[in-house]
Amino acid sequence: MLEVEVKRMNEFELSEHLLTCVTRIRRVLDERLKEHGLSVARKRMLGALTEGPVRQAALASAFEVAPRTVTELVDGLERDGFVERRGDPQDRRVRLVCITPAGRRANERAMIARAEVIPQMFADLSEEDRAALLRMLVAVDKRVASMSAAGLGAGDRSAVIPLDAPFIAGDVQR
Amino acid sequence: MLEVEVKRMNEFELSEHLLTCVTRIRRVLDERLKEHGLSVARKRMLGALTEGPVRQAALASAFEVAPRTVTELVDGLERDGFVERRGDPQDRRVRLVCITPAGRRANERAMIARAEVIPQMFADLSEEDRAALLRMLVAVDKRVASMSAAGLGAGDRSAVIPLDAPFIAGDVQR
DNA sequence: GCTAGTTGTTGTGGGCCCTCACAATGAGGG
DNA sequence: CCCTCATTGTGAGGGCCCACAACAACTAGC
Repeated sequence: MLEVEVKRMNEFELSEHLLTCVTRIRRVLDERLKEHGLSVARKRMLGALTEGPVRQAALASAFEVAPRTVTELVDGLERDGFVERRGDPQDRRVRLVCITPAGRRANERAMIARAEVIPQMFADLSEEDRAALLRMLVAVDKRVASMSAAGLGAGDRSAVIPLDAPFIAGDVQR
Repeated sequence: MLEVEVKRMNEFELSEHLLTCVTRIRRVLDERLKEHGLSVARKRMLGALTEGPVRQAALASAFEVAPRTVTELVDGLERDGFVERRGDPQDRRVRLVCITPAGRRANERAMIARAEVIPQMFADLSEEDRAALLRMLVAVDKRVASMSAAGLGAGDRSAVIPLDAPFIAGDVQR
């Protein structure tokens, strides 16, 4: 094991760890949210709707998923009574997605469940570690974003919201 | 923006960044591997087979996916001629998965493609950063692993290989 | 031998995500 | 007015992942 080999392998090991670690995080989160009829993706959608009706295209670009994926998620949320679709009188192509009271309650339960789980995950990291981790993620993300062909659905219809934007609060243009 | 609020939000922001960043990484990787008829999951399977036949249950526990997922992946790889299934004379329940010459070539092409992409992703991180990132991932992962109900398919029949194990080389028991 | 439990794999059904193709609507130029 | 062009959302089809249930084969105990 030469020094050079170790250095070369480091990035691969890192990426592999990143993938598996995040897979596990996602699993735990989904597991907890499942009790409230949600999932990571569904809760994200719901969170973005708490401040008012949103069009599906805005959800798609905000969360960087294909429009088709939003259709699917909203279908499920509508079926479970968490959201409603309403036509927009101004633009009849648009169907505005609105959260229902039941959806609002589910979202709050999900936020509580998440708050019980996420701090635990990072409990062994110091304040400096977390800051460093965030900084590194931003650096990596910047590189990765420049590498992708960035198709995502039916052409790049929408400006991609940068990762720095606060996804949590659901700061989505309507 | 009080100090307390910043601290509380930090973990949530961190987890959100982690998920989106890794999603993007996976997208770029899949995009590059697609040219060679592979994907992240398929390449992982193929990599584990380069040193000899493996049973599907071993693949499932090595990569922490459900046995059903392995069936699906192997189905696809077999359809594309990258692997073959052979019965095990010793244990006729078992179907050993073997890599074909075509599969070996695809795996090598995939490794080259990956080597062209992954170092670029971490190019802005110093050697110390990478070491710190790895350390943090292990710490987080330890916590996360202890939080999961750990179902994963048909009961916990198999010992889970720890994350420290070298997934890259495909160090799987046969 | 024969039954009971365990292990390995696959069928079914579902969730999340993608791309491609297309209908419907709205906006602008002839 | 009509005809193109862009935008919004969806249907079809595929990949990866899961849980649950069924089935085949091995193993242990009687």
